[in-house]
Amino acid sequence: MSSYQEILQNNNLKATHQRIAILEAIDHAGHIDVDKLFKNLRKHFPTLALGTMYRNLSEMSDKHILLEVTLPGQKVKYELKKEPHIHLVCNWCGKIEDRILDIEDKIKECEEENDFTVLDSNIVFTGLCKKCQDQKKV
Amino acid sequence: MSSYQEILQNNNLKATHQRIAILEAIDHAGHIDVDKLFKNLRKHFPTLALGTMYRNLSEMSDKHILLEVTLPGQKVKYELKKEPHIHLVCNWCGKIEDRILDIEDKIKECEEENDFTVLDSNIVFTGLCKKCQDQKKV
DNA sequence: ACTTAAATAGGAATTATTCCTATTTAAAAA
DNA sequence: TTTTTAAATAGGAATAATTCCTATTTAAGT
Repeated sequence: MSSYQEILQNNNLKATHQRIAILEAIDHAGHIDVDKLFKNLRKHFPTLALGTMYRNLSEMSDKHILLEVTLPGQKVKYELKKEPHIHLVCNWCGKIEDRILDIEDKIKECEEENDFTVLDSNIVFTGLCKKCQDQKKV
Repeated sequence: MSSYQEILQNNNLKATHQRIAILEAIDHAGHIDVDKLFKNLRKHFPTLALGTMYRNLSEMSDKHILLEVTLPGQKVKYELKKEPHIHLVCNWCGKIEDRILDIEDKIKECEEENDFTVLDSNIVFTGLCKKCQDQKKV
């Protein structure tokens, strides 16, 4: 369990207030896009520059501290990189949930059949979450 | 096997030269982003407007004629919607390949464990294609 | 051919992202 | 603790991406 400060320093990045605030805000939100993030941070950090946001989101993604979550027709969202997981996205309420799903067998299958070395995977299932299933029944 | 004209008309879209050219170009390229598509089409279609491109890519995606392929750190790419498939993306040469992979069991598993109704899936494996594996050995 | 609703071209307006540089700051050294 | 310095930031300009507007054109039904 390492602090944001440690995470940054382990990646040769100075632990600036701005970076720590960005990581805190992303961790708190779960998945968040540039605009929402910027508006949230500005409240407590009025001088934060948009360029600083873009630069840091990009740097921290390059260093695998953050992960970009891309969904068709939506702005890129950022999340803290933790254990590998898939995303469940509700078409109705838009909520994004993280779930663990073991897909080692599928990766093996894919590698053997295609002469392809899989290094990473990105899986999104879209559909209806519990709450929205229930509401649509009513 | 239906023509572009039929596909468009079945979706209540007029079969304009522009739309047919866009579909042809995407089909030919496999996966292509707005800029490359526009530059290609302009060669044979000098009056094509960028707004027309954006409008049509968006409309045809809404109608599920096209599919947006989103990969972190890259521009959105478009492909013709055909049978469901996953994407293999080579980290080294960037090539995107389509592959069939049966994941019904994983979807079932995910639905049962999470009270989530899966309607669609989007799977990307990134790694090294055959050609690039070989080249890195040398 | 005629009609008409839909689509386009072209460009303006808006939004998103990157770039530039003087100033500030984190953190290592003294 | 102060000093030093390379790295990072703020602020704004520049560029790129996308959407919007409207007069004109066109697909396709009559």
